[in-house]
Parts: sequence; C-alpha cells; structure tokens
Amino acid sequence: MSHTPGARQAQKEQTRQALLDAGLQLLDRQSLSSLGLREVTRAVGVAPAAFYRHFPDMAALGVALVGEALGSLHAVIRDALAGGQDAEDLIDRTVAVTAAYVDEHRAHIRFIARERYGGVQPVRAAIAAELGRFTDEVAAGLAPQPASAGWSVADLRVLAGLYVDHMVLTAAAIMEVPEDDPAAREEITRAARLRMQIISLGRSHWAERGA
Amino acid sequence: MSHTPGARQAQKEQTRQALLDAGLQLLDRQSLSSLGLREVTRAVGVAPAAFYRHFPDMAALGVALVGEALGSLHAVIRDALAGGQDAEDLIDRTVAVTAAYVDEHRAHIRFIARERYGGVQPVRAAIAAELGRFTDEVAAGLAPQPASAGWSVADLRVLAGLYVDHMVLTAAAIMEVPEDDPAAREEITRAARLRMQIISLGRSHWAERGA
DNA sequence: TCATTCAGTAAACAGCTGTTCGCCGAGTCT
DNA sequence: AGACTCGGCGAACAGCTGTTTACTGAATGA
Repeated sequence: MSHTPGARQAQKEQTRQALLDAGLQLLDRQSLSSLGLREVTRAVGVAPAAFYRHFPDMAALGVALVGEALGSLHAVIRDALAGGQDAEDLIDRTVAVTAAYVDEHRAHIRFIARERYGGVQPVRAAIAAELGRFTDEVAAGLAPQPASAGWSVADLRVLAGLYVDHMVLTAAAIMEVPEDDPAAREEITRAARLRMQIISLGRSHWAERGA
Repeated sequence: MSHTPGARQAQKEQTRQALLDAGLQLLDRQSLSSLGLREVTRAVGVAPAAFYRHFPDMAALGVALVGEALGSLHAVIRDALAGGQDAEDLIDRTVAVTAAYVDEHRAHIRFIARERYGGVQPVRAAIAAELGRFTDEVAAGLAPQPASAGWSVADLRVLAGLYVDHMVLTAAAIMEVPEDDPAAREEITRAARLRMQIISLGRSHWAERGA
C-alpha cells in the first residue's frame, strides 16, 4: 500500500496536528491575522523552519482549522433534521444539540465565529463555502417535509440559510457565556428556541401570506 | 467658555480623527488584533509616540471606532421603525435603508462585522453593548404596534434581537458582495427581504401557536 | 508680556518577526 | 547493505514592533 501510514508519515501527521492544536489554542485570545508563525512553533516545541514542512502560510493553517471545525458537523445536522416529526420537540433538540456541540468544541466554534468575517481572505472563503454546503444540506432536508408545500426551491434555500445563520449565531452566543453561569446560559437557549419558533411559525404560514 | 474648541484643541481633534481614519482604512485587510501602532502613525505621517497623546492602546482606538460606526445608526433605526404601517413596504424600506447605509459606511460596517467576535475583548464588549442598546430601541418601537398584542416584554426583546441580528447579517452580506456585481447584490437583498417576511409572518401568527 | 501647557518630535531600547540556508540523521525502498 | 528521502534543526538575515526618554515650539491664560 502506498498510503499505509508508516512510522514516518505518522510522526509527520503528529507534528502537523500539534501545530493545529497549538494554533487553535493561541487563537483563543487573538485573531488569525495576528497569530505568529514563531508563536505557534514555540508552543509546539519545534524549530520555526519546521512550520514550512506542513503549511506554506498561516492562512493555510487557518483553512485546515476550518475543515477540522466544520467537517464533523455534517453528521450532527443530519441527525437534527432526521428526528421526530413534532416541531416543538425538533426545536428543543436542535438547540440542545447545538449547545452540546459548543461545549465539546468551544475553541473551534470561537475560531469560526471570529474568522467568518475576519481579516484572512482564504479562511473567510473556506468558511463561506462550508456554510454554503450546510445550507444546501438543510434545504435538501427541508424539501420533503409536508410543511414545505408551496415553497420554491430558491425560497427554501433562503429559509435554510436563515436556519444555518441562526445556528451559528446561537453557537456564538452560547460560547460567549461564562461557563459558571448556568442562568445566563439558560437565558440564551430560551431565546434561541423562541427565535426558532418564530421562524418555524412563519414557515408554516407561508402559503397564506398576503400583499 | 472653557470648552470652546480653540485652535489648540481643534488641531488635536484633527490628528485624532486622522488616526481613526487611517486605522479604519488599514483594517480593511486585517483584524484589529494585528493592527500595529506604528502602522497607523506612519499612515498619518506622525511620530509613533504621538499616538499615546490620543489613545493608551490600540484597543482604545478600536472602541472609539465602535462609537463612530454605531453611533450614527440610532437615527436610522428610528426612521425605519417609524414609517408607514404596511408591513411589506416597511420590509422593503428597511432593507433598502440598510443597503444604502452599507454603501455610505462600508469600512465601518466591515469593522463591526469583523470585530463583533474578534480577538480584542474591550472592542467586543463595546459592540455588544451598542447592539444591546439597539435591541432595546427596536423592542420599544415594536411594543406599541397592534401586531405586538399577546407578546410579553421578554419575548418582544428576543424578537427585536432577531431583527437586529438579521440586520447585521444582511449588512455584512451586502458588504461582501463585489461592488461591480449588481445581480449578486440584488440576490442578497431579495434573500434579506424574504427572511424578514418569514420572521414577520411568524410574529403575526404568534398568538395562535400550538403545542 | 511672561510663564505655563501640551501636541508632536527624534532617538534609542530590547525584543520580536518571517524566511532562507545547509546540514543532520532516522525511516524507507531496492 | 546501500542509496535515498525528507522532517526537523540551528544559525543568520534584514526589518519590524511597542514603549520610554528628554526635547521643542506654538497656542494659551494671567
């Protein structure tokens, strides 16, 4: 096999991952455009020049982090959409899943929220592309539902985008709440559920909208 | 008068404004956390040390920019809310006003979108505070409308937050579209109007929501 | 008119940055 | 066993960074 790991590639992959981990950790308190190459290699305990064996740029490391952060999310979305038919339950579950995801991937979520409109163009583009893919997925999941009768394909994609943006906003809001303040956190999730209810209500009355 | 400008204070204010302008321009392609003090003073044509006569920090300059960017928005919001009663017209007008505002204050809007979840804590806090104030204003504007019957004060604030977040999202989306692509821009504003319609529809059917 | 205030200066500080270079030595392939 | 690949190293490069210092000179106020 040509792509059997081998001790060689395994070591390389390990260093690469260490660079990603250190970068993500350092991005807790700053944006990607101010993250230094030496800063990252120093945190890993490796020579500055070693960085170039893995990434040509800081931007490239950022793009790799986007993949890490949003790659594992597709399964989550599928689960959220597939579940029971009751709209109220579905909303509760979606918000709960989002909250749990933030807890497990706090640093990644912060990175996405921070760099979505951040100063590094390739990273912004990578995030936009990934979120666009999510929107397509959500739209595809919405289409077969009975509540989608009377919706054009284009309009359904707009609705899906509304859901996706709302999910990102909710994740960012949960992330910003201090961990030791469960009351504030409950307030955030309550608002998130309410927002989803408003949107879903608008969706279900779409057919009867007037002038 | 002790606070009459005087040639002295006028000159100082002028330099301060030049620092803000240069900073904002440089932030077109990077985030605040990577903006250098010398970079800004160089662009203005002033000695590095002069910076400290106006701001203790880059963070302080950032906070001042938040005020600049969002201070002039209150009047716009008031206008948008006050207008005609017809829901459809109100939506069209709101989106149009938002688009126009982006054109006039492109750099400021980019700054807000970029730093809302950016790496500089005091700036994030300033933006959150200002947006919170907007939310209160919108909630207060919504309350007296007939469509707000059956809404609790707390829920109205959540709805207002939804509108505000949606406005910021729309502004950011318009800002990202290239200026020489009116078709893409029309697509964005169409989606923005559609989103507002969904939300408004949900709002007006709030009373009859079920389990 | 004379003393005071203070925005802006020039220079120096130590310390950091990204990038290139040739070299080493362990893992790999034949 | 021998040739080769290639991830990581250490050193050097020019150039940049924020911050402090003592200063100048014009606007100010008595």
